[in-house]
Amino acid sequence: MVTARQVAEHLGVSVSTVGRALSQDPRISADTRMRVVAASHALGYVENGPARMMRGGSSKLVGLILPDIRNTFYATIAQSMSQCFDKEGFHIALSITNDDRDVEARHVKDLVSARVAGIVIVPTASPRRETVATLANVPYAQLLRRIGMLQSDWFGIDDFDCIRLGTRHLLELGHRRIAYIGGPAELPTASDRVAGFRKAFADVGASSGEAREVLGGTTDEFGHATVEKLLRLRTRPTAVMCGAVRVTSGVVDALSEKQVVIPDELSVVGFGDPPWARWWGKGLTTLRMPVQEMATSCGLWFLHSLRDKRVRTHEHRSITPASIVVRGSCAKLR
Amino acid sequence: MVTARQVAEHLGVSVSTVGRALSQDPRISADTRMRVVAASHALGYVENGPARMMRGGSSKLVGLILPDIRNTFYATIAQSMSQCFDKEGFHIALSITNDDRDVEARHVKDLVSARVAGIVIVPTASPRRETVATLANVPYAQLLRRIGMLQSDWFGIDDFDCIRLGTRHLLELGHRRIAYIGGPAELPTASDRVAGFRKAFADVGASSGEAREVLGGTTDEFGHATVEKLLRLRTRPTAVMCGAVRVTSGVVDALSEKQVVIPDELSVVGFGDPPWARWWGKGLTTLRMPVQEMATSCGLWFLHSLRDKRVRTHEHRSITPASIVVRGSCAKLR
DNA sequence: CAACTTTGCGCTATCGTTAGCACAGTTGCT
DNA sequence: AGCAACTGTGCTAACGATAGCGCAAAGTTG
Repeated sequence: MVTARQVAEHLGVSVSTVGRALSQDPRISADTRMRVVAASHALGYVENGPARMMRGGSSKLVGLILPDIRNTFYATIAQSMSQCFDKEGFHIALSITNDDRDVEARHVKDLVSARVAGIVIVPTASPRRETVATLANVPYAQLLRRIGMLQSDWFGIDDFDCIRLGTRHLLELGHRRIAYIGGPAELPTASDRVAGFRKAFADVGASSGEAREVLGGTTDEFGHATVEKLLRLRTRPTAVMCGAVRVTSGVVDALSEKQVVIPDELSVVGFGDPPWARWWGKGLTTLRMPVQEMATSCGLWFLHSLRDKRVRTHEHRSITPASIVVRGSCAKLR
Repeated sequence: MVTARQVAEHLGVSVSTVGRALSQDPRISADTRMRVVAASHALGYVENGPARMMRGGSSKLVGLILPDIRNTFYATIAQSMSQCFDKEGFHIALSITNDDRDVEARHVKDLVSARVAGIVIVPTASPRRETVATLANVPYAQLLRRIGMLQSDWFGIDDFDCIRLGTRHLLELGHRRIAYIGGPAELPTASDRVAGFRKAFADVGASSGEAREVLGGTTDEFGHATVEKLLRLRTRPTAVMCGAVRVTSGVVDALSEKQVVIPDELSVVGFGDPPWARWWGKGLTTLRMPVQEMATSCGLWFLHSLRDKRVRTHEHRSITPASIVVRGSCAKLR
């Protein structure tokens, strides 16, 4: 790989001159600059980022830690972040944890060791102590999920209120035997959501005695398996409230497979608003979260806080509200 | 940020000793090693990757350049790559080009400047000269698409044969007035696919006079708009062959919106095999590509070629075949 | 014309880490 | 006992880029 020194020797000038010519230093003659630019282009010189960084410069790399990139939720986050960063010349170091805290710990360490400028993370349910300690070395922001009482910037959706909204919709249609299928209780977002589920019952003064909470996973498989179990019950629920993006896929998959007639036999509210929600049967009623807006505002804020390094006294918190998109998957009960 | 020097001073030893203790150098006493490890842990020391790299070490970062991470095709690639790399301690620097050659050029330059160990790229339709030149500085592999005659490792699907397969299916059902909706002709993959479309007609000795090729985009919007146009034709096609993943979404979206009865009014073959293909109407007949396998074999091969740096005399090429998944979206024409 | 400023460039130290060499102290062998 | 081999550690020189200082030449002012 060609170095600045080689360019300098080729031109018979000093390394400093080459460096200055390429870094828009004003105290260099236009002629010299042109010659240097031409030569470095001809020789295929590409600056050595790590070397510059060592000289006190800052990295243009931001770590982005996500549980799963195939989940459209997270893919959207990656896309939005990328767009934000692109304008400022920042790049993404992508880490996928699969919700494994050990993978998470390793990646956080490696990112800090790579001296990224900062980290944006959707944490696992219960990160290691070590992860939190390492994270403290760099500016970082949390997305969607939050690590316990950890103080940091945070951007998320209103987990509590969105499920409350969906559940209220079902309650207003007369449903009481509602099954909620959501993530494991250890996940802060998941526990907020189930709290919203309960609150919806309380709001209308209804008993949640017939309701059913099935917590445990955020995967398609979990949603699928849970629906199969629910369908085998002697007294089936009249409605299903999905509490996670991929759970929704699994639920729809199982219902399609078992050819359950929606909404006549069962009402469904999906979580997140995938494109196919419009096409599925008579349309899937869903909770829509403006993930893109959330991620973009996180990205912009993060970039801003990287540039403007003064110590802030309190963390930034941003809760994005969700809305319900009513389609054809919920029936009115008489 | 704590440096090895600070750890050394804290213990009253030399920097070398700290370095050796942490890098499993055998010629260091067990006692010293323990003290160093304890101290560096206590002080929160995290090694400086860039600095080590400067000393001749190699980066653990691999650039991954994709057109669009929200496309499940590419998301799957990212996921597979991540899994491959994770085992070997490599990480991903993700770049999203949105099929913009200028963005691509910038990102390639920045990745090389960050001294990534290598680059895996799904190139744009016609990358800049500059991009190709810069790319030559590092080991790299191309995925799915290929830059002109550029010599490099390449992993892709059989673009020609997959569309031929789907088209043959429609031809065998008696369709002749088939519309093919695919990417712009500049895209090598797109032109291969349209060639497969024509070949299918030739294979069965059918005239492609009634067929229609609409080339121009790989987005949902393009698929959507094209279907709307096709539906307005005086003599509608009897079948649509989708030539790109996101085109399929757009096509399905438009057909759902216009409430076209599938397959009675129109037959459809989708490209790629998204989860919702099973749920849409009576099921969407699709072309399935083992993207995960392709990406994994690319990832493994790439890691292998990074480790084993001997100059290879010829590039590695791998074509993954596609298969058709017949569901309920294609009718037999009498 | 002397003194001073400006312009354009070179030299050198430095960032954090590691490999190679040096060296003191210890052990083993004849 | 003398010498070699080994063990554990320190010192120093890089890696590539850049900021600060210095300095010569050219231009400017009184």
